[in-house]
Amino acid sequence: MNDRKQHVIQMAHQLFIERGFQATSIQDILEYSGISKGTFYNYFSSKNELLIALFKALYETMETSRNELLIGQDPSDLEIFVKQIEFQMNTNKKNKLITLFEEVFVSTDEELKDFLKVGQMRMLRWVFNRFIELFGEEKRPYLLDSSIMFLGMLHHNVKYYSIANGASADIYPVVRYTVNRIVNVVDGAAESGDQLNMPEQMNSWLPDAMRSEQDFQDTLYQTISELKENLVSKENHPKSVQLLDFVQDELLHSKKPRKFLIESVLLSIKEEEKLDQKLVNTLNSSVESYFERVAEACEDNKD
Amino acid sequence: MNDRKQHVIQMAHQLFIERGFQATSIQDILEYSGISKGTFYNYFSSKNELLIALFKALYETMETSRNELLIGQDPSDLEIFVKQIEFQMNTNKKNKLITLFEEVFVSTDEELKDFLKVGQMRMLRWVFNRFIELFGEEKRPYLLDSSIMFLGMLHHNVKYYSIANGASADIYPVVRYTVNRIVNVVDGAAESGDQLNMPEQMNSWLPDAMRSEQDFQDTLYQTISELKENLVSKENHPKSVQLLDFVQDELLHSKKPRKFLIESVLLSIKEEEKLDQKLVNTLNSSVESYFERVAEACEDNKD
DNA sequence: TCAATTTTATACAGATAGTACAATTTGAAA
DNA sequence: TTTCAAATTGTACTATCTGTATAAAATTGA
Repeated sequence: MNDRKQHVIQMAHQLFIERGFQATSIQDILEYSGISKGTFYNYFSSKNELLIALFKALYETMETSRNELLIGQDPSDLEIFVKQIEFQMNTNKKNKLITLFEEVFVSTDEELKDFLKVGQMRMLRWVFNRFIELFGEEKRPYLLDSSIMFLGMLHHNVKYYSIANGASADIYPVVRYTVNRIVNVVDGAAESGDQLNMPEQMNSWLPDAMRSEQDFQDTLYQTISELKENLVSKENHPKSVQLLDFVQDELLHSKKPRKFLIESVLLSIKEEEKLDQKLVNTLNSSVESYFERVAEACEDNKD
Repeated sequence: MNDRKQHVIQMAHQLFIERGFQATSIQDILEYSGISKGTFYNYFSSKNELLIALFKALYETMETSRNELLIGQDPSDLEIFVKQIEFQMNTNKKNKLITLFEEVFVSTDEELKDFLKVGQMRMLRWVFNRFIELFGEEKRPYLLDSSIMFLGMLHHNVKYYSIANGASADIYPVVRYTVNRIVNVVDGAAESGDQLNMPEQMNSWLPDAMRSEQDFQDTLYQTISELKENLVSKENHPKSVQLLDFVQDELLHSKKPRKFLIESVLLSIKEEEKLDQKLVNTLNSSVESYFERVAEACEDNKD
C-alpha cells in the first residue's frame, strides 16, 4: 500500500483516539495529515472506508501476533490462552479499538456494518477453535455457547475493572479470572447437558468466503511454525526453513499466490526426511483445498 | 407532562425503531408528528434531549413492571428472577432499546452519555441486589463480579440466539440457560475464593444522588406491596389499603412529597393491628431516611 | 373580549460530506 | 534534461443537517 495513504490512516487513527471517530471531521484529517480533499477522496471513498482500512491493518497485526504466541506451545495450555487474550485486550486498549468499534457498530453504512460483523465472527470462531483445543473435542457441543459467553464476560469484566481501577490497570488478573469462570461454565453446561446453539450453526453466521479462510490461515501458520520448530530442534537446515517461509509468505501476503511455484516447493519439502511427515501432509492438503476454493471463486466471478 | 409532547416522543420512537436514531432527522420527526420546528425546540433543546425523555419513560415503565412481578413472591426463587429478566429482554427487543442504546452510547454529548451510564449502573445494581436475595448474603463478595458477568453473558447470548433463530424467537430458554450458567459461576468463584471487584466499590460508580434513590424506591414498593398482601389475605380493609397507596403515590410520583401528610398517615398505619409490625417499621425507617436525604439536598442547593 | 401563551411558517447561519474540475506538481521514462 | 501521464491541489459548488430568530397566526383562559 501507498506510503502516503498509510500515513493518512495513521494520522486519522491518532485523531480518532484523541477525539473519537464521530467527532473527527474529514477536514480535521486533511489538516492534520497535510493532504487535500481531492487526495483524500482519491484514497478513500468516504470516512467509513478509511476506518475499514484502519481496522484491517489493526486486525492483521493482532491476529499475527496472537498466532505467534502459540508457536511451539501446548495448545491445550490454559495459561497460553490467557496470554493470547491478554495481548489482544491490551492492543484493543492501546488503539481504543473497543470505543471505535462501539462508535460505528450501529451505523447506517451497510458495508461498514458487515465488515465489523465479520470481524466479530472471526474472533468468535477463533475462540471456539481454541476452546476445542483447550477443553477437548468431547466438550464441543457446549463450546460455541461458552465462546459467546466468554466474550461477553470478558468485555464486561474489562470494562468495569477499568472503571474501578483506572484505565491503566494491569489486565492480566481480569483475563485469568474470566478464564477460570468459563471453566466453571463449561463444566456446568456439560454436566447438565444444557445447550443453546449448535456449533454447526456458526458456519451460517459467516459469509461463505470467510468460512474456511481464517481456519486456513490459522492452520497454515500453525503447521508451518511447527515444521520449522521441527527442523531447528534437530539441526540447522536453512534451505527447508527458507522454503517454508516462502510458502507461507506467498499464500498469506500475495494477492495471487502462484500455484505452480508453491506446488513445486511442496514437492521439495516432501523430500526432506527430517520433517514430520504427518505435518507435511496436513500442510499439503490444506494448500490443496485452498487452491480448490480459489478455482471456485474464479468460476463464480466470470461475468 | 404535556400530551402533545408525549405524542412527539411516541412518534419519534416509532421512527427510531424503523430507521434508527442517527438516520432520523429532526425534519423527519417534525413531519411525522405534525409539529413545527419552533414547537420542537420549545419542547426539547435537541434531538438528544428528546431521546433522554424517551429513555426515561421506557425505564420507568420497565422498572415498575419488573418490580410488580416480585410482589408476593419468594425473592429467592430463581424462576421469578428468570421471569423478570425475560420481561425486560422482551421490552428491550420490542422497543429496540439495545440498538438505540448502542447507537448513542458513544456520543459526544456528555449529558446523554452520563444519563445512559447511570441507567446501566442502576440495572447492574438491581441485579446485584437480586443476586443477594437469590444466592444469600454469604455469597456477597462474589456477587458484584457475577452480576457484571451475568449481564455480559445475557446480552451476548440473546444477540447470537437471535441471529441463529430469528429476532422473533422466544427468549425464555436463553434467560433460563444464562441463569443456570451464572449459578455455575457463583459456585465456582465462591469455591475458589476468586474475587475481582469488591461490592463496596459499586457505590463509587454511581453519582451520589443515585446511590440510595433506587434502593429506596425498590424497598418502598416491596414493603408496601407486602403490607397490602398482608391485609387482603386476612380480611378486606379498604381504608388501610388506601392509606398505603397514598403514601406510595405521594413518595414515588410527586415532585415534592408532603412530609407532614405522610408522617400523619404513617401514624394511622401504625395503629392498624392487622399489619405485620416488622414491615411497618421497615416502611417507617425507609421513609425517615428518605426525608433526611431530601433535607440534605435542600441544604446543598442553597445558592 | 382581550391579553398572554403557544404554535407556525419561514428565513437564516454555520457545519459537514461529498462532487467537479481546472491548474499545478511530481516522478519516471525517453 | 525533457516530456508526459498520473497524482495532487485549490477552489467552488451542492445538498443536508442542526439550531436560531422572528413575525404572524392560533389557542387558551380569565
